[in-house]
Amino acid sequence: MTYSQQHFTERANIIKAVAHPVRLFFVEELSQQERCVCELTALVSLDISTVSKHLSVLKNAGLVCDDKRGNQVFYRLRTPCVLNFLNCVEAVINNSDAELTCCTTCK
Amino acid sequence: MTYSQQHFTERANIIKAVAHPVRLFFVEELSQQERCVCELTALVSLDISTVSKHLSVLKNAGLVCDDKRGNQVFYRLRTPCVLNFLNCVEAVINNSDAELTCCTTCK
DNA sequence: CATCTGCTTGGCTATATTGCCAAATAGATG
DNA sequence: CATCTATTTGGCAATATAGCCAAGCAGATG
Repeated sequence: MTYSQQHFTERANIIKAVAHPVRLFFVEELSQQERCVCELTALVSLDISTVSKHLSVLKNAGLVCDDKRGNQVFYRLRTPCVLNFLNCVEAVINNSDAELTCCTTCK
Repeated sequence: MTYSQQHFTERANIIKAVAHPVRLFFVEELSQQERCVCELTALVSLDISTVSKHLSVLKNAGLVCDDKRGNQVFYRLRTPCVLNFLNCVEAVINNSDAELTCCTTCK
C-alpha cells in the first residue's frame, strides 16, 4: 500500500471528530434521539459555547445534521454506522491483556 | 444517557489513536501484513523516531502489538475490527451531500 | 569487545485543540 | 419594536500533539 497524505488526512479528520469524550458521548446520545443544544449542554455541564463548537465539529465532519425549529437547534446522528466502531472499542478495552474475541490473537 | 467523563475519555483515547493520517495508514497497512519499523518508515517518509512514536501510540491504545526478532521490531494489527469503522468513514465521504446508504437519511 | 544497525526516548519548537468569556445573531414574545 | 431565549462566533489562555534532532540502548557482526 502506498501512503497518500491527502487520502488519509481526509479520513483521519472524520475519525478525529469522534475522538473526543464529549463528542463521542454526543454521537451515542444522538443515536438514541435528537437533542437541542441546551439539552446536550445540560448533560455534559460545559459552557454552551463549547457545546456548540463540538457540535459544529461533528457537523463539519458530516456525522450529524441539524434542524432549526423556533429558536432551538436540534441535532441528530446522520451516520449510525459509526456505532459499529464502538463495539470494537469495547473489545479493545475488555481484552487489553487477553485475546480479543473479535480480533486476531496477539500475545 | 448520562455523561461519565472517565468512561468516554477511555474510549475516545482509543479512537484518537486512529485519528491521525499516518497512524490510520499504519492500521490499514498492518491489517495486510506485519511490518518492521524501517519498512513503515520508508512508506511514509518521516523520521524514524516519529514513526516509532506513532507506533507506540497505537500500541498503548491496544490496537497493535510488536514482536522483536533480531534487531528489528515487527508490528502487526491486533484488532482487525477497527477496519469495520473505515467502511462507515467511506460512506460519510462519498455521501456528504446525499443520503448515506448505510445510514439514516438526513437532509 | 568495538562497532554497526534498528529502534526508542528525551527534549525542543511549531502548531492544533479545548474551554471559557464576551459579543453577535436569530427567532419568539410582550 | 424592545427584550428575552437559544445558539453561534471571536478571541484568548492553557494544554496537547506532531515532528525533528540528538542521545541512548539492544542485538548482530567483525
